[in-house]
Amino acid sequence: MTQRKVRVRFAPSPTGALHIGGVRTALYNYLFARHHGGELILRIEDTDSTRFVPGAEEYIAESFEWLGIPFDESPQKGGKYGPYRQSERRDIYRKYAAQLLENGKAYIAFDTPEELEAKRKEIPNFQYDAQTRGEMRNSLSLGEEETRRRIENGEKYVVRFKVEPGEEVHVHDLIRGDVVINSTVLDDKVLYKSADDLPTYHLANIVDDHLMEVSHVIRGEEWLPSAPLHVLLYRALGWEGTMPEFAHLPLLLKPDGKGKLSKRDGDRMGFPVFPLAWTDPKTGEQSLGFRERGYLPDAVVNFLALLGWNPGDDREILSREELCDLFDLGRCNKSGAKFDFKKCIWVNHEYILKMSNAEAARLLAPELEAEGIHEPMERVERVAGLMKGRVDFIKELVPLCRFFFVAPDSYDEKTRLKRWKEYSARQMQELKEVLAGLDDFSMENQEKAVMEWIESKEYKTGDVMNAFRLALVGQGIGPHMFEITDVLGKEETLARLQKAIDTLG
RNA sequence: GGCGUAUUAGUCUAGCGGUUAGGACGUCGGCCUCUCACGCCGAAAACUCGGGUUCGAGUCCCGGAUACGCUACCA
Repeated sequence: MTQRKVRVRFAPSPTGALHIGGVRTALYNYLFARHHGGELILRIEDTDSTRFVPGAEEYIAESFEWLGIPFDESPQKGGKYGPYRQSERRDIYRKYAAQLLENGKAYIAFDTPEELEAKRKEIPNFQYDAQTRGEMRNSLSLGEEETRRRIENGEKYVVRFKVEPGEEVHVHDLIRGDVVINSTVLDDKVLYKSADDLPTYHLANIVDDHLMEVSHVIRGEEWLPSAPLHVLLYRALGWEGTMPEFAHLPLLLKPDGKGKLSKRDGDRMGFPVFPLAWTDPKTGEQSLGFRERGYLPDAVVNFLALLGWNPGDDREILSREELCDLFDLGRCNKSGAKFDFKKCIWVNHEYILKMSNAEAARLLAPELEAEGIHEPMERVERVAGLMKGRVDFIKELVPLCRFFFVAPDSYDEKTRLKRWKEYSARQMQELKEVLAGLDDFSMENQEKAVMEWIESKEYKTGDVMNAFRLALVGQGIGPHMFEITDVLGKEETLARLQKAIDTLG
């Protein structure tokens, strides 16, 4: 589509934890960049000094590190288009605000926030625009002389964009097609704030995207209404020729009810909405994260990629490479998607299923350690291989696998009632003798000997195995019995059998 | 209120004028089996409503409804 080098950016505000919707926006930028062999930039949009939250930028960086989404340029990494924090680019914005003022594309306004608020209260649909700016206190209504006098007196002012009314402004959106808005409904947006001597999003965004040679702006749908303003700004600055292409992504909605997905929904329904756990430095409020909950980063990425995009066929489990290869903005949905966390859990399950035993063991080992279970890696790997398919999260494996490492100290009552018959102790005694007599304790050999014994005595396999299971596991769960004995070894198997005979009688 | 965007099962979605409207999650049922899972098989379940255009509309056009977003010296 463009001959220009693909350069995209994710531009969050450091106002708290990174919302999962923001993660998805970043992911789409990443996939788009990778698909086109382009570059991905992280830019911190900290132009609202009042909402700045310490630690938020670090949180964002750590989140993407965990997710495996690397940036080619960022505040941490640097790059030749820096600085990548807008608060460090004041002089740049000031220069362009001045240029706009000079060209008559913008003007100075002295109205205070309080005055504006009063005005809005007084007039229901008040908008600062071509129709009303004549009655307001600005350089257009006051004249050059008076404006200069006020500035010299130290009066605070903002710079407003002068929107010319009556024009159809077209925004070509890669996802939505042609979006048209009449400039009359646009207001004279503040471009440069007096409060903290910083530009607003609109100015900073356009200036940075231009200077950083951004080729495609891929962002949330909440920006669609101001996209025409941005087009006008590119024009006013004389940059229309290299204006980036736009793509506005649909929003992520709450799983039930209506509206944007919020942290509250996560808390209420027990799923995370942030990649990492986060504690608000002001309120001390804690939120859980996908990472801490036990989600695998690749699973989260896979799930998020499919929330608003699909490869065009029925595939749902896609590797990072496939995602990058297949991703296409043209296949993005136009409407918002409710966050289906049950499906996200399923994706995680699929990733665990797909994962190698060694990888599962690597993740399981620390969880076991935390429970005081220290085992050699090969044993953990063996157990992980046997058990991993049964869970949605690796940490759920700990209680399920415990019996492999620690002999049961009690027997599940319900299982005992159902599986331990009056003759079970006698059968287990015989079984113990059969197993004790084996020199070769391999799975195959055990199974052969035990099945022969069962047949010769005309016992019921289910009876024997279920009692055997209760003796070794303590409950009616787990893999095939000889898988279990193979892991436990002869000595431990016999000891557990004896203990069950003694205690269950 | 104004402006914008959207609308296929409970949810995520395929569909781009002619299909028994496909897949997945979840739900329910079955199979497998020494248990519990996993897995496999199957079932129920959808085109927001009106008007057009057309031989024919989920698909194109217009209108309504609903939802969401924006409407700050926030991003």
